[in-house]
Amino acid sequence: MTKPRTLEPEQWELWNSWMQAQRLLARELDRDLQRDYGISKAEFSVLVTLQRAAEGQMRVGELAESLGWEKSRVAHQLTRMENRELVDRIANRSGRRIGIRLTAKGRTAVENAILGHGDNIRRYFFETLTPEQAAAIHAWSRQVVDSIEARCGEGPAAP
Amino acid sequence: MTKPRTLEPEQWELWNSWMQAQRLLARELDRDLQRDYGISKAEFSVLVTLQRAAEGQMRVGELAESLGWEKSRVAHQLTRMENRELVDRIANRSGRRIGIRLTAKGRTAVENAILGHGDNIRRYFFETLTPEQAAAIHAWSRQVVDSIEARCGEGPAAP
DNA sequence: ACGCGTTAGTTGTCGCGTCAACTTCGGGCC
DNA sequence: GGCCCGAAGTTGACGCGACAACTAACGCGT
Repeated sequence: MTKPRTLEPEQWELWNSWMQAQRLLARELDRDLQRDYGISKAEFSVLVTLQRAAEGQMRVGELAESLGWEKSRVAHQLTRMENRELVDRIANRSGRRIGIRLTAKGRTAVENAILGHGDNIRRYFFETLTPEQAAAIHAWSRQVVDSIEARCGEGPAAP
Repeated sequence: MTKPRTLEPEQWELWNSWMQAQRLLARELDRDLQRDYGISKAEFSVLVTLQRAAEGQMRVGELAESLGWEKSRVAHQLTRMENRELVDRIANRSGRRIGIRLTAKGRTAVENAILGHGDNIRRYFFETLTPEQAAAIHAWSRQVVDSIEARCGEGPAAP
């Protein structure tokens, strides 16, 4: 009566369904956002964060912190978005890049998208969940995020 | 007293936590798999599916069907895996590519990885869930997958 | 003031995933 | 037989995301 050494078939099935559901859901939301408002999910996240900031501008580091993204990911995303003129890089007199700012185009895009995207998230996600399921997912998500971030954050702490 | 036109802040918070949790969890599993067995999550999925097939070979279309992936995604994945010598392309006499086969290297890799990866999934995922939460997630996932696949499948049906 | 480590930000490279376009094989229809 | 259509498979382009290496400015201590 040894403990089974790997997952039960039904656990694999759950795991695969879950991964698949995530992917299909994200794809669906992304497609709708792209089709209706011409922006991607990643762009939406950046734009909505910038929009909440004073004057639509932030430091890149703040943005990364606020999104929970790595800074290199943010830099790449900003490069793409700058090419599409959704954001502007702010430089000081010496040319040093110092932060990022929403353009008029970016502001318009996010203002248009936010209601529709919220509705899509409601339709595709919240309306398929009971309030208890939603609460359970919320609790679980926070726990996962906290535990992973704790494990990553502990490394450079030892003097 | 109009219905709120967009999500409540707490719903946005839930949504963002959930997306973040998914991403961090997937990254963690991927890192472990890469570090311990030298393969990625996507490679693992392909290898384990091939391994279950007779003689470790399948048609590309079967593989795509069985994984629930689009065929172009499978083709790209197979190209990368062929370069790494985890799989072989099977051709008929006229050179037409007709299917795919596990190499010895690929078989070894998946046999080594399967126990460890299963354990990681258990540790990072199943052990953070109560059985009821797991059941709820399973039911929800299947529902999402079915509803999205149903909507996609309906298009080409009209004559 | 000088140097030097730290931090902010960027860049390159690579794998994953999608979409659209293309090639080629095979089967039916005349 | 010859033609055409649909299915199987591949390719290219592009955006997303991770990691590592790099550069430049800042600040601090002496």
